[in-house]
Amino acid sequence: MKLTTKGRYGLRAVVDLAVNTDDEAVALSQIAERQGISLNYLEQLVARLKKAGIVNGIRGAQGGYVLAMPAEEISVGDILRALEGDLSPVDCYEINSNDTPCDNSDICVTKYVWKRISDSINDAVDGIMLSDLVAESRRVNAEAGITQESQANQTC
Amino acid sequence: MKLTTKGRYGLRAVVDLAVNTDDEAVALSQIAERQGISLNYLEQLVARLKKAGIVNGIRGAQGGYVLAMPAEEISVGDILRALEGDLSPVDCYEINSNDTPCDNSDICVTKYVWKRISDSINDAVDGIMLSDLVAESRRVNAEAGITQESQANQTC
DNA sequence: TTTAATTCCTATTAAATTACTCGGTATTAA
DNA sequence: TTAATACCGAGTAATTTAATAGGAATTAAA
Repeated sequence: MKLTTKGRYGLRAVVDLAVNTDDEAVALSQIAERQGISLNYLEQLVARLKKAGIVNGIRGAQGGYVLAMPAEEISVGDILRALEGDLSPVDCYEINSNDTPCDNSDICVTKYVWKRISDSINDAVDGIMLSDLVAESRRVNAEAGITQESQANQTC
Repeated sequence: MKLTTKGRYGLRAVVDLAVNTDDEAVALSQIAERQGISLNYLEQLVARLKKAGIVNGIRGAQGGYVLAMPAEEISVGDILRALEGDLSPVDCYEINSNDTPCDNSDICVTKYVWKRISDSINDAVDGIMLSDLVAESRRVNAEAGITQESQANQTC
């Protein structure tokens, strides 16, 4: 029941991008350095975000990535689902229609549990917008003294 | 962000135990057969439930397991946490006090996200009691014709 | 008193997943 | 032309999961 590094690193990367954007594209190498994430691995994470329409890539020198939408319109749920796949606790047809149907659906009792968990997770993450995290980030950084430190080696 | 088979099989096993109990202890071999779970593996799952005080084991011939408390007093959260460990999406000291503290806690923004997810999951599962699932199980089995079929090979 | 049924315990292993690394190609501003 | 960047796919090491296996301890019943 844990998120993988895809979700953890990836959300941090998007917040970093949103915070450090200034009309120009942000190079992944900068995000990788600030966040202490390997560039090669970060590329793979950002590829998922791009595919989901959350960021746009700009190729060539001085290129980088930009948000595809205003931060107010991107939910944490959008970001985490792009990175992790569905946030349901089980692969169950009744919950995620992409899964294969289940023989025992009619007498399955636990599916009610999985549905409640799934809905509560999705409601929670869809209620937080990227802009909320950007605002919070600016606030805590101001308090901490504006030093743009590396966040390497953090556990979450 | 998926439960493991520990949580999935284990919850089914507890519901099976609660449904099929009749003053006498229920042998794991019966639960294993009805639920299509390997006996050896089920033993490991039930050991966790016993350690958490959810079931009691009765040794010897005609032995088996019984609920340690009335089903009304056992929440699905108790069961899943016993089987899976904490249900938080990250290993984070701010959320699970058993984890090691984090250097970047003061400037960490994503921890608010993880906390919201964690709380919503725990609220959801703590709001469902084992007795609710037992009642639901009796209802759907009655509708399906009271045939106590095996639930083997179900995906969740 | 023996036997069979059961919980209880620990070690080992196969499979799957995760978390990367590596090496390249394509594109574009300077 | 060069350097900086996104983009792409293959391979690999480490970790975790999902079991399997085998036996010891306990106890009701024959």
